[in-house]
Amino acid sequence: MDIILADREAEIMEVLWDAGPSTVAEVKERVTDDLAYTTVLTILRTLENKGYVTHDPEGKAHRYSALIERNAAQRSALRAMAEKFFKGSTAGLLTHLVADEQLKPADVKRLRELLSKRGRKAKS
Amino acid sequence: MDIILADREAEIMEVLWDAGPSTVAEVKERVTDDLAYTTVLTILRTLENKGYVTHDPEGKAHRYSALIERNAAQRSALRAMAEKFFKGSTAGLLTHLVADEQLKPADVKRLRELLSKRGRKAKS
DNA sequence: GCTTAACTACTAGCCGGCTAGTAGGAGAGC
DNA sequence: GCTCTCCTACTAGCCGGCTAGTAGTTAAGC
Repeated sequence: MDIILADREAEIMEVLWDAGPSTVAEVKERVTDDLAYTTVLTILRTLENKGYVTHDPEGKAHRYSALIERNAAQRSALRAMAEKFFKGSTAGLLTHLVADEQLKPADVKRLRELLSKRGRKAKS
Repeated sequence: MDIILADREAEIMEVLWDAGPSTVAEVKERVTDDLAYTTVLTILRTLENKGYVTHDPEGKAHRYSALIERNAAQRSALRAMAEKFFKGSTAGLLTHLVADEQLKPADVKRLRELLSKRGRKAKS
């Protein structure tokens, strides 16, 4: 599945992932910028049209829940970015990250551990 | 500097980075989709307005050159993506990549080497 | 049952990305 | 010098993201 999220859409998905199923008012509450109630509603409906979100009636309101997982969205986004800037190579993206970005020693350590697991898995 | 490139814009920057300074016709030639000449021109002018590209006259045509480096664009894009999907943490992004993506053993090897260099640099 | 407050539905405007057409200018060949 | 071709400049339409207003509905409280 190819998941494409605009900035605001991603921000609101983030809320649903973090806080779980929420009403419009609850989402509006948690979004950093002070958006109009109707703006939040519109974005949720857009997300629903795209199939990323669904809602169940709750009293007179709707409670919206994520239908896609955060992991899937991250994966899609990274794939798109690799396509756009790294000629489709996820590995190239990784290399850039490790070579060019500032990483804390702790991050380096964690990565090395992850890579060890990887190596073992690859062998088996 | 904050570099934001739409899909087509990125594709055309890619051409300039790969092929060096080019005329509209040359760019059009290298773009995969068969875009109208004027479409390519329009995008180049947009890029110029954004300050990512400049041009020098050459005969009756213009030769466009990139003003920003590929590395810088990649860095900006990754930063934006980390912001959008990983709560601003580049390290989180990296972790996701190493944990979730399919990497060839060769990639794992290369990363481990890069990390070694990193470790040494961090110590010094 | 009537009012009130919260909520949804519908509509709309703005902006930027994408595409491309038309008009006009300038060099090249005869 | 005239024509042809290539090039740029200007303009424009469509679409989707973002924002929000207005109108209408519904549950809740008295």
